[in-house]
Amino acid sequence: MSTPPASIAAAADEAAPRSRRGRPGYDRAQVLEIAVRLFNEQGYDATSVSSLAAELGLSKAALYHHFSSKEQILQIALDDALGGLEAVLEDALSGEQPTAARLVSVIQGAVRVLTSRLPQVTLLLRVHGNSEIERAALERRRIFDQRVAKLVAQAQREGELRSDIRPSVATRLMFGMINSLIEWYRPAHTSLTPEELVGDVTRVIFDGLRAR
Amino acid sequence: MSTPPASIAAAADEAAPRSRRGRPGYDRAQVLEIAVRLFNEQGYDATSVSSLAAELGLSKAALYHHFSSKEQILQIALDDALGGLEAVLEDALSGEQPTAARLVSVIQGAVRVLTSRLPQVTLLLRVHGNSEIERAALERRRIFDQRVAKLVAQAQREGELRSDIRPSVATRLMFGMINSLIEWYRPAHTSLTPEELVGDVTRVIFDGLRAR
DNA sequence: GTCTATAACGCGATAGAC
DNA sequence: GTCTATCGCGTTATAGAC
Repeated sequence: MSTPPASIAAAADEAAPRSRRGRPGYDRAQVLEIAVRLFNEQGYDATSVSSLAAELGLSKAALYHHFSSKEQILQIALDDALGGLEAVLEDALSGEQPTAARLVSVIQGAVRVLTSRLPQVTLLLRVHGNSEIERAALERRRIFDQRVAKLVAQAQREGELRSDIRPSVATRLMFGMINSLIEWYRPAHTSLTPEELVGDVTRVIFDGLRAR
Repeated sequence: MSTPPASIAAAADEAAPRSRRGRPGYDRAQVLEIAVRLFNEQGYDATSVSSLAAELGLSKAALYHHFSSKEQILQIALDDALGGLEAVLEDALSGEQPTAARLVSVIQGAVRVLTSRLPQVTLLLRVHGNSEIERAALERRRIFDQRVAKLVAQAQREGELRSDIRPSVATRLMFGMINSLIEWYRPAHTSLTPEELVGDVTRVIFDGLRAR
């Protein structure tokens, strides 16, 4: 966890304090936030630029001051989610560490990215390859999964993980559990903190639900 | 696992062998199968009755011979998925069994329902409450989850499951892993059989990935 | 320098008339 | 069944307000 990468939310948080110049209205980060929320609620395709403009109380044209296209909004949000996950992996793979520790870092980093960038990751996980941008995002996810699966395979060879489950299957089950957080985890509506969740997920993945 | 409940696919399999009478064409089960496939590929809302008719090579009017509405098709598919899951739970709760064994039955039964009715369950898990029917389905899912969570809580009290994780969280993580199967498990495209998967999932949920 | 509005374009899908 | 008018889509040009 060396360099927490920039996110949409972080950019908004940084920009908000310093007084803005020019005509008052939305800045890029604010528009992004609302757009991603709408994409998640209604689906990307089903969300028209008109409805986004209406939600913001803007004209359609005004949106094109902030973005060059509807797809660019999608692209930025997906980049944010994928970039966060990839940074977690890079971080875990760099430096001297036992394989098992690298895997712990990946799992915990992934949960932190999920919880801190819920809207962007939600969008990413719902993408189904309907356009070139979506297919590129799916491909990046595939590569990410493969790299984690390699880590799992190595941990199995080193005797750290059980070997009676294929690395690809173990990786998918693991991320199935992690990714499902987007379906129910709402930091605002629960007393479960992100760090408690990080601990719960790590324990269940490594040691399971059985009492010991 | 006493009475494997009827499913769309099962109905089709049974109907296929025995020679059909009357005018040749699609029967209800075949239409259902194609419709659910389209709903999953394009989304329910985005799939027009016209496009479904086109896919089948039928007129819209012919479709309404099989079904009274587009929503009815959705309803039947969701009922099929929910009915399967609920039957698994009823089965696990009936009879004399330790709580832990009940939980194993629920998990394994759920994986079997997922793998044997992938299209219907996929549809169920993608529903987002956009209509009365979808909201009713979500409510049935919620009740199912709650009943399983009660089972988890009881298993914790009996010392069978670890108690350092809330029952609701444990249940969600568990079903997060199970439900994620719809994202990648394709019986036709892999050498992993459903029963191997049942075993893998059960082991990971109870004992985790760590070597022992 | 930053944000927004009016007006209109080309295009594909869809619905209604025939 | 085919044709066509219409609509809504993402997008653009231009200009004005803070």
